[in-house]
Amino acid sequence: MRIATYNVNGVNGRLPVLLRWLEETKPDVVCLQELKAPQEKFPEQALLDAGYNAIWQGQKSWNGVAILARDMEIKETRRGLPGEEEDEHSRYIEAFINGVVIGCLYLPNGNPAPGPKLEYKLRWLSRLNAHAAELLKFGLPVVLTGDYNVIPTDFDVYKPERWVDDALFRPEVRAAFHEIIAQGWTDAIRKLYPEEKIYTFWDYFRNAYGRDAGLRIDHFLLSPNLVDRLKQAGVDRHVRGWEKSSDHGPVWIELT
DNA sequence: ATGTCCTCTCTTAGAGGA
Repeated sequence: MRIATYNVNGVNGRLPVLLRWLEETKPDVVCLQELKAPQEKFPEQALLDAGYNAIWQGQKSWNGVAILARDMEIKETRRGLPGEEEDEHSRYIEAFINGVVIGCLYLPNGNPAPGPKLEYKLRWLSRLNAHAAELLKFGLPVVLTGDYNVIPTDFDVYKPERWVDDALFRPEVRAAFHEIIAQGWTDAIRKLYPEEKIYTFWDYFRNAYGRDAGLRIDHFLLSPNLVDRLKQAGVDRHVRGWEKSSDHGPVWIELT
């Protein structure tokens, strides 16, 4: 089973690129972030025509997450992360598909930092920590994937010294991310490629993609019972070079 | 500060977010 995550940066503006990539790589499950579309403007029919069922949580202008699946039933288990009733951002959707719980998340960016946006990001990480722990208790296979907006280590950014004060790289943000990992989750990309420079995001500014000035911020966290089923993983980085591309590239794993 | 791209609106230019 191939599971992919892709921050599309506007699902309607990105539709030709998204459909081209789906046709090219045919993932079984796809988690999308940054739909930037209200609930009623999600391109459901175009995705059905491409062979994908979908569930989604839209929002006007910002955020928005979706899960797509090809030839498999999507049993939605949750939308929205527990722990803050007044949080109206569409940033989490979860489903049970083919025996695996799949959480699709879009973590807050947190900039400018310090400030209220960073505080919201840290609260969100704390809520994710609590929910991740709950998920592990059930003993089911779980994949938590999406745009974490967290650069885990110095090795995951082209020039760490430039990012020290950024909300994607600040010590308290990384610490919160590593606290979640410490529950027993496995960072799938790093598990298979511990030594390789791997990026998932290249800014639109300053020819970042051309210079390979990237960040690794889109992650797959696997529950312990999935680690032996992890066979392959990668970044479809060529997609970032397409016309009208998102600033993220699609990332994927292959489970037996 | 700037660079770029997306979406929305007091819309075809500017603001906000990333």
